Amino acid sequence: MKIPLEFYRRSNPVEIARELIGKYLFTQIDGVLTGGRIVETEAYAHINDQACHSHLGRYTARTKVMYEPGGVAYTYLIYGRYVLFNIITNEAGKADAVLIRGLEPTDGIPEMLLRRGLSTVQRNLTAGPGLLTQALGITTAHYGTDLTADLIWMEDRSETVAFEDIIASPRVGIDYAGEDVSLPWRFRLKGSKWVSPAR
DNA sequence: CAGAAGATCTTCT
DNA sequence: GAAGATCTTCTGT
Repeated sequence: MKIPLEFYRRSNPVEIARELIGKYLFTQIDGVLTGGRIVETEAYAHINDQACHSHLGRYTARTKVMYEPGGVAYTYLIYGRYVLFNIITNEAGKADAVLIRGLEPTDGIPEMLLRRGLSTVQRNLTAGPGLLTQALGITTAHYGTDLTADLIWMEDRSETVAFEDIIASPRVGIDYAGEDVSLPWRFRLKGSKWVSPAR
């Protein structure tokens, strides 16, 4: 079933990031269903986290949507080439987020191959935050999309993931974040080949 | 297989 | 004007 708003509006993004491992992310864009199982996430918190775009209450055109109540999409362009997809969590004004970094493709694989310009299913189809958005057709136009509607949403398919099968480690690409680089807020499904290659 | 470098453009200072 | 929650390609071993 589709994940309800209450799931996103809880106060601890780290817990939400961990619980999203094993859940499913889908898009239905141009009438085509694509999606897969989430195998890698990262948490970003509005307090005590220098890596978070909303750190210290920073409020700009880009971060504006982070201050909405949990359950909407935060998409943005990184390095001039890739779109990253986050879900906003917590209540209004508490700008937390979870970045989706890795997906095991399950639905709409032919369409995902087309969007990625690949002819065979391989790891770089959806293993990586900038790749899975391409495969799912997510763009910066989806900034603020309601995650309980029928364009982009997540599902709980009652697949339990054992706690010990989820690896926690430091987040990627945030060297600017001072001591917060070492927070173990990246979560990966143990043994999955669909986690991002980044260390 | 590892490491380096290049691509490319929005956002914030 | 600089840097960035990335990925691909190219080089050398």
